[in-house]
Amino acid sequence: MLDWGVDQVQQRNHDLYQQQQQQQGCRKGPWTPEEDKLLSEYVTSNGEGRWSSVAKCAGLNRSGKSCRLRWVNYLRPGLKRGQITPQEEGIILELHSLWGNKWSTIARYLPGRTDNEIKNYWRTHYKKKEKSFSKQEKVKRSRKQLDLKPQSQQQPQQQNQSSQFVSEDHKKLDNEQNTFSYQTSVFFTDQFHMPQVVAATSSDHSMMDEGNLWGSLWSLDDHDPHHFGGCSEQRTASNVSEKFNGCGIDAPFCGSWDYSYNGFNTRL
DNA sequence: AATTTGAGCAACCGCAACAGT
DNA sequence: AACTGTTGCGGTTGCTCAAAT
Repeated sequence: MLDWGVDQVQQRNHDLYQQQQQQQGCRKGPWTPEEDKLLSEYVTSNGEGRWSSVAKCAGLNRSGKSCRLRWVNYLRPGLKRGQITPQEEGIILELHSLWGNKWSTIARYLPGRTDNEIKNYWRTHYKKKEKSFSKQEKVKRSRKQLDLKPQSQQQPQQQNQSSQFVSEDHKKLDNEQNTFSYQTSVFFTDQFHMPQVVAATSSDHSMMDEGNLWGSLWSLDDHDPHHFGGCSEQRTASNVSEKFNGCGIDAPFCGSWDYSYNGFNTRL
C-alpha cells in the first residue's frame, strides 16, 4: 500500500495536469505579436465570448481562458497604458477601503484600467505597508488592552484598519512628493449604493492632520450642511449612515478630504 | 564588471457561479 | 435535479529589467 504524503500527491496531480496540457497541445507563456494579431482580428470581427471556440476558430493553440485574459488585459480597445495617476490612486485607495480586494468591481470605476493592473498596483505599492501597519496596530491594541480606561472615557472604535492606513499613505505621498496632492470623492447616488467617484486635484494640503481627518470622517453629522449636496437627492450624513448599516456595509467612505480647505467634503 | 535584490507586470491556476442540456 | 462546459474572479507565480551592492 502506497503511503503518499501531501507533497507527493500534489506533485503527482501537477504532473498529470502538465501531461494533460501537453496532450492537448495548449501553448502557454508570453503571447507573440502573431498570436495577438490573430486574436484581436478574430474578436474584432466576431465579438467577445465563447472563448473556447475563439481559440480554435482563430487558429490559436491556446486555451479559451488564456485568450480571454489576453484580450481583457491587453488587447481590448480603450485600455489605458502607463502609470496610475494620483487621481486613480486615490480612487483605488478609497474603493479598496470600501470593498477590500474586489478588484474587478474597483476596475469598473477606473475606465481603461483592468482588474489585473489594479491588483498588481496594489500589491506592489501597498501590500507591504498594509502588513507593517497591521503589526503596528497589533502593538497599539495590546498596549490599549493593558491601559484599562473606564468605558465612558474611551473613544468609539469606528475606524477600520484599511481606512487608517489609507490616510497614512496619503501622508506619505505628501512627504515624499510634495509636488502634487489630490482630492478624491466617493459619493453614493443610487438605490443600490453604488459609489460614483470623482477625483480632482488641489494644491495646498500642508495642514493635513490625520486626527482631524478621521475625526471628520467618522462624525459627519457635525459638518456644515452645505457640504451635503451634489446629487438629485439631498441627504444628511446620518441617514446615509443608516442606509449603509441597514444593508450590512461596514463603515464606508461617504466623502473625502479636501486639501484645499483642509476639511472633509461629503457629496451625498 | 558581476552579482544580488526588488519592483513591475503578464500570465497561469484553482475555484465558484452561472448557463445550457 | 444532476451533470457539463464556460466565464469571471482573486491569488499566485515567474520573468524582465533596473538599481544597488
